[in-house]
Amino acid sequence: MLQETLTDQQKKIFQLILSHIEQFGNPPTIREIAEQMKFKSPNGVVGHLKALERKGLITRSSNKSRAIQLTDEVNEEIKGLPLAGRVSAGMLEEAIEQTERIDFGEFWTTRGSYVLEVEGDSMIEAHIAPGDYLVVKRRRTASAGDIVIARTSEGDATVKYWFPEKNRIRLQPANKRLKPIYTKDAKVIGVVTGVVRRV
Amino acid sequence: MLQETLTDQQKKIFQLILSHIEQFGNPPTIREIAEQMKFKSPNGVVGHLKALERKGLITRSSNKSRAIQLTDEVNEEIKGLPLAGRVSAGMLEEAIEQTERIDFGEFWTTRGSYVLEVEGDSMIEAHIAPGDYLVVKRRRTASAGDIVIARTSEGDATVKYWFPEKNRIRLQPANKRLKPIYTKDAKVIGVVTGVVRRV
DNA sequence: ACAGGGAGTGAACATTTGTATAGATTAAGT
DNA sequence: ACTTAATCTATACAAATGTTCACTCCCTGT
Repeated sequence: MLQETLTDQQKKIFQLILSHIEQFGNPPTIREIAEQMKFKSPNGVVGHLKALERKGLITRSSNKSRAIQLTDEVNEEIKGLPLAGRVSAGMLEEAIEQTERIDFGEFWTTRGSYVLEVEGDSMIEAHIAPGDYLVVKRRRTASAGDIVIARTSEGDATVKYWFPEKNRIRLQPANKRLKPIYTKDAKVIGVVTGVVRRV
Repeated sequence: MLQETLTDQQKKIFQLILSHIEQFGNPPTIREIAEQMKFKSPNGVVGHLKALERKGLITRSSNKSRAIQLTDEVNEEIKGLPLAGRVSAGMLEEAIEQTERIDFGEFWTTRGSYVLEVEGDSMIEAHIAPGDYLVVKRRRTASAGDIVIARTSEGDATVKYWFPEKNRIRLQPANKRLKPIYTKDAKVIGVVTGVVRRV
């Protein structure tokens, strides 16, 4: 953890910076920090900022106002939710604070990805249910067994497993009640990289 | 779309602001905008900022440096991935550019939420599979039928449906092969608000 | 007892930044 | 031709902000 080596005051100031950014969309000025810390001189802050910079949490540009930048490392840590562990394991919530974090940022930062809402239950046995959101990466090709968004010759787009065979392509649903579609000219539009469900 | 009513210059300046925030983590100053726009006077920018504010894209605080804030509406639009439509529907990818966006931001901005990785298939019929991530909101109470993280008297934490009955609580798995757990002192630790799967 | 580092005050200074006023230019509408 | 709005220059001023120097205080280790 990056914050491990910080003194109490440094931690406090660092948290101040984070919360100011979250609240106002820009970093605080030195004097604003001083005020919140109840310092009576802006210089009280300077030393701490230098320490934070030396310890790799922030970077600064001289003579620029509100120019405290978080380093990439910090941004990584802030993103995402704390990953508390496995559900069926015993430990919980006590340990949540200082654990690892998991970043779903890729789901919505990745350029060239988009989201589709699932209709129907043709992939239900792959646990993709109606109303789920699929995160789809734009692709023209796929590997056997990938879950793809494919367009058939009729022009319909569907989610299916992608299985190329000798002279044809098998679009396999994950639903016993449905039969696979065999076709020669199905095109891959995208590959499913994630499933998101709001409960 | 919010940007619809903007003049070309206003659009350009607005994009400048967005990219500055992305690049430096803080909004630009009026003079920085002027420089980028090759204006020779900061005042050239002021009118445009007023227009952007009037049109609801930004807000400003007087006498504060770098105090251009994006409005909530704008932040909504920026976050998230473009929502292209339903999978089994026909339309696709041509229309992706200017469509609605879906925001999963709540999943990782919400304070007091955390993530658990699913182990075991006790909720498999609710399409919660091993390896899935559950987004859990810290709660002490739940409504009947909620999917909760509960701690039983033995101290184990499990995901189950939550069904309070007369003198006991039924913790119901979503798996025919498993029987419900009846208990009097199970405690709700959190309520599942989302499911995320990396495919 | 002494040195050193972290922490903070106080005061001054230089730069950056927001703001205001006055006017020029252009395009579009009437 | 006249008005209006949008756009930009030029200049000046005031406030906010970053920076620096000198000094005090407190704790810790030697």
